[in-house]
Amino acid sequence: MKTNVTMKDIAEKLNVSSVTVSKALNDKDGVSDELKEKIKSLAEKMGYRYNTMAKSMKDGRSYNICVVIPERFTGMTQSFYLKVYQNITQILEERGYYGIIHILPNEDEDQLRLPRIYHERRVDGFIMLGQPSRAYSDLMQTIDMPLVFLDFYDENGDVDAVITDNFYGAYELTNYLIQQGHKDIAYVGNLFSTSSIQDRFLGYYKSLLEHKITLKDDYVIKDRDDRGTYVDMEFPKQMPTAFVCNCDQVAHLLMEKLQKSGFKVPEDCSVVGFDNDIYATLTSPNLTTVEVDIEEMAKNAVKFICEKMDDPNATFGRVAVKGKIIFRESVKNIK
Amino acid sequence: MKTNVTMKDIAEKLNVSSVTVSKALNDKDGVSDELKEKIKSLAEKMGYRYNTMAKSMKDGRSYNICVVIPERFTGMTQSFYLKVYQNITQILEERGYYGIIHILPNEDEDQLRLPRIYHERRVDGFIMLGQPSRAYSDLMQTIDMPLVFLDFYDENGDVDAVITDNFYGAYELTNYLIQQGHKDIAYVGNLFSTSSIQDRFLGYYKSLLEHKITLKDDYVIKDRDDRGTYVDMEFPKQMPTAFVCNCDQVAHLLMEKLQKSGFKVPEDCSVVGFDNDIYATLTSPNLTTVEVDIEEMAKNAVKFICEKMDDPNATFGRVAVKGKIIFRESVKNIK
DNA sequence: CTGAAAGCGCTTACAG
DNA sequence: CTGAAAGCGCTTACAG
Repeated sequence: MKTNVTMKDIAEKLNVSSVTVSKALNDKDGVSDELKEKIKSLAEKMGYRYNTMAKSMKDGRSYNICVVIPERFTGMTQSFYLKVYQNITQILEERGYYGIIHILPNEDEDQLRLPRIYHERRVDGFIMLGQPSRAYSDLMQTIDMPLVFLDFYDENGDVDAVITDNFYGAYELTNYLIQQGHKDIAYVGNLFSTSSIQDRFLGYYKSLLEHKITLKDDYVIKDRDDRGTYVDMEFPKQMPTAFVCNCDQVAHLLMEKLQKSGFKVPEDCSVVGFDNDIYATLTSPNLTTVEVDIEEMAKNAVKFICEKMDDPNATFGRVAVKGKIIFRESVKNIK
Repeated sequence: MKTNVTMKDIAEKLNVSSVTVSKALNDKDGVSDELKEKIKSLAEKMGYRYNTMAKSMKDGRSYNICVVIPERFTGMTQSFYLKVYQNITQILEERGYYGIIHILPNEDEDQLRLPRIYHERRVDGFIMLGQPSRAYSDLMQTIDMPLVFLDFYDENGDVDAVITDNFYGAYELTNYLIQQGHKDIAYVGNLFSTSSIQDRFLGYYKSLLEHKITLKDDYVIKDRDDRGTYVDMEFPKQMPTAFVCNCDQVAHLLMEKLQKSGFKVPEDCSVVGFDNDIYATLTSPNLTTVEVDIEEMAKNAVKFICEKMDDPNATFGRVAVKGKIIFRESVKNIK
């Protein structure tokens, strides 16, 4: 099998022009069905493989979309982001695009270095998956390419973003806890770390407000510093009966700490998480949590980026995709 | 900022030819230093970005290496493989290449469908990360492209492979258990699932042989079916004092089962794992395990694939990279 | 229905 | 030190 079969090779064998071969292989008009079949089967026989690079050169597109994930998220919720990426590539594939993952090293983020892939024109657009530093997010916005934020949004910028409906997710979860008789409910998360954590907090807070429950100062428990590194959590003096955690991993950490301190879940304290990721079923009892609709999020992100490639002025704003509560065993009815 | 600045644009502004611009930007001989500097700074000012595709077309290389990971591994040890991928891209980058991850869907694996990326000539070589089905691995070998297996090898084929030294890792770990006074040591893993699991078993077995300890039939405990799906593990009638698990995740599952059945680790049973991945520190007590030298493995895989691109006949055979035992709290000295 | 010509942005080999 | 010519493999727009 020759390594480099081109359209021209096929054309010569059949005594036609390479234009005709191109048309046939791309199922375009202007070739008789008979000839088309002949060309296709010969291409197959000769082991012809389409050269995307040539097409790319022609129309100035790489047909690649870069999915950028800050390095520090790969340790944290790697299973989640990898799944998101998987969904993205699948959907991109339907549109003839390819998804390329780029793990953004902490150093590059600090130094404000854009991915080499950008400087080399290997991609047509960026999906930023997971919130980078403010400066880096600003930098991304100076790029003359379609950009979509996924799973976070930027407070000031007007970048199109697809996010989980963090606010309502946490709101509904907290409502559920209150229905189960809980009144002393703490929130676990650093409010200044990411927009998701902040919005989940606000949903929790809205639920408290609606039920006329006062938010106590020490009922917001810090789980990490502003860069995202976990810190030891401090229990409030008066223990709550339930904890709303900003994510499943933190719920997992919290449950470990509770159990080490002699508290039983859910007998003494109920715990809920967010994400329904690997940590949700790694804890025992398994976590009641919010399942993020990954497929829907990926679909939206891909749709936005593709439409922006065709029309650079297209904007979509902030789209929140609804999640769904998964009921498990980490909550006790204390009525 | 114009979106599409080419070498020609730069050349025209400076009244030179694009050949000169090309030479200058690539730091080649044949341009005066003065002109070179002028060109470089103008390129910077005009926001010039190199068009890799054009170069690719010229010399028939995409400068992409595809890292293929079977889908079922992404759930299992995702953290590990993502780290490996990260290392690979970093090292590839030093050589001017880019690493593209491709998660191989189960369906494509069954249907023996090669990645689209291959048919579209978007890559110059493949690193297969994680063992696919036998048929798929055979299929990969029919491809006219450099191929390196990473973290597994094929029994029959003669594909170059970089693996952890599973055999000696498990051997040394088992020796350690025996030094701590253990004699009733079970192995946890399906011997027919992957070559790693098999080799780790053999290392364990060698240690038993050397210490004249008989291998009992029911001391090999099945953890998954042949496709890799976990099954409920069955304890042997007479409980061992120690378990050698084929990986940390399985050690984690085992410890959960032990603790549910009322056994304490390490008081009643010692447990060791392999990989030193996220699960090693997710268990309590933390696992004594073998840390895989990811960087060294990635380095080798990249070196092999690059040299094979330059010389398709280059072969390297099977290279086993030594790991290192990490001592934690899951083993008790029972002497 | 079929094909000759031109071009995408770069590089190589050669001439001056 | 500098550049004109040709070519990588395809597609588009046009002519027949």
